[in-house]
Parts: sequence; structure tokens; C-alpha cells
Amino acid sequence: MVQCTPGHIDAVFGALSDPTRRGVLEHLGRMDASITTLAERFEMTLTGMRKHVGILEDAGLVATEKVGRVRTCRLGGRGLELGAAWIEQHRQLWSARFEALDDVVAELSLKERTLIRLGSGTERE
Amino acid sequence: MVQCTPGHIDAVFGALSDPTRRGVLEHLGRMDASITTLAERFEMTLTGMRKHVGILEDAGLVATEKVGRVRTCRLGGRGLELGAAWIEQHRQLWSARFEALDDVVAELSLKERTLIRLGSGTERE
DNA sequence: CTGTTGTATAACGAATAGATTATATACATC
DNA sequence: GATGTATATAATCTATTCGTTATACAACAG
Repeated sequence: MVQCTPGHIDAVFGALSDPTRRGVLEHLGRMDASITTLAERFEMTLTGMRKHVGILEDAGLVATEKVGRVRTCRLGGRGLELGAAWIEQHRQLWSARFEALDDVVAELSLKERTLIRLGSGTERE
Repeated sequence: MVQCTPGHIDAVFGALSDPTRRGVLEHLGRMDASITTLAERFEMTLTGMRKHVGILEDAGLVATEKVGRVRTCRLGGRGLELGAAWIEQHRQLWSARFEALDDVVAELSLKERTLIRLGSGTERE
């Protein structure tokens, strides 16, 4: 079951607020990775990367498993749903208050999906 | 046009990671408010609340206008779209990698929308 | 003009975040 | 068992966050 305390949402948004961590999520979206791999990819010490991964774990965005001496990180599903749910719920509230905004939103949703190549400083193009 | 730098997304998620600020957003979703009103509502000093509002402004989530000595705060549209767009984009990435997750997502999207009464510590029920 | 109200600004403090180095441990390999 | 690799843990450092108090200013009420 999805745990949904305020603190958990804090953790999800807090985790997403760092560009390195968003970059890690993008990377894990393409392939699983060890701490060492991620540390190299993001030019950071192992210890530093381990902390980021820990934060992503706490937020329910990443799951890890240690086999032998290698800790493998992969995307771990539900955290992002929490954030998405909160935002969606409030977008609806806002839309009710600003009816005119709906048009803007509809208009933007197309543009943004193509415009955005953003967010981590580690784009692959 | 929606500015969409990594830093801007940092600001949006960072702003959303604090329960007081999410509470302020919820409050402003129901009615506009002055700094004083918000400070009372959230049992905080004026200075403290002013800072939170400033952070929400920087993230593009709130707009303020000072008339006379009163600064009125209202929801200011585009910031939330940025966060929503980022999450949605990556949910799609993830879904591609974990096809089985799609079912879970679909299943949860119903449950969560009713389950969640969350996020700010200032629920009104 | 005087007093009160709403903000702004500055300075401070405790706690956390983001990163590091140094050291230890645990597994793999030869 | 010796060596190298992958991680864990502890200590440290700087910067930022979240909140405060103290002070100043600006505008409305009388």
C-alpha cells in the first residue's frame, strides 16, 4: 500500500529538487546501475552518490539490492505516483479557481512535452 | 513563455517539498490572502511567512501584488505545470521500462485520488 | 500629527543538505 | 592468504533552510 504521510511527500519533492538526483532517475530509467557506475557518470565520490541514492530510496523512487559487494540500483515505482497525484489534485483545484487557466494548460501541455529537455544537467544530446 | 531551466525545476520541487508551503498553496487555492492572514493561519511570524511566500514566488507558484501596505498573494499559474510535466515525462520513461507497472499505475490512480487527504499538516477535516 | 497596522530588512541561530576525505569492512580473484 | 574492488561508516566543512527577534518604514485611522 502506498504510504502517504506529509513527510513522505516532503521526501518525494525534496528528492526531486536536486538536479543530480533527477539525473540519476533518468539514468536508471534507461538502465540499472551500481553506485560506482553512477558516481563515475555524475563525477562524484562514491560516498556522495551513495547519499543521493539513499535519499531516493527513502522517497520510494529507487530500490536497491546488494548482491555480493555490488549494490544495484533500479527505479522503484510508487514514489513518483505520490508526487504526480499531489500535483494533479491541486491542478484541479486551481483550474476550478481560474477557469481561464485551463486553456493555457491545454495549450502548454503540447508545447512543453516537446520543449522540455531539461532538469538534470546531464542531457544526452 | 515558460522558462524551463534545471534551476527552475529545482525551485518548483524545492518549494513543494515543505508542508507549510503546500498548505499555503492549498489555502490560496480557496482564496487569496495577505501575508498577515497566512501567518496567522499557519501560526508563524510575518517574517517567516514572507519568506515562504517569496520561495513560492521564485518558483512561479504564487504571484503577489502590493496595494497600499497590504501584499496580496494569489496562485500564479505556470510553476505547477513544470513539475507536472517533468513527472509525467518520466512516468512515461519508467512505464516503457516496466511494462507491468502500467497496471499498478492505473489501479492506483483511482485509489489514490480518494485516499489522499494529505500533504500539509493543515487538513481541514 | 499620533498611533496602529502591514511589511520590509537585517542579523542571528539551530538544523539540515551536499559534498568531501579518511578509514574500515566484505567480497572476489588469483 | 594477498590484492584489488565495491561499499559502509565516521568525521568534517561549507552553504542553505527554517525559523526567530529587533528594527525601520509606510500607510491608513483618528
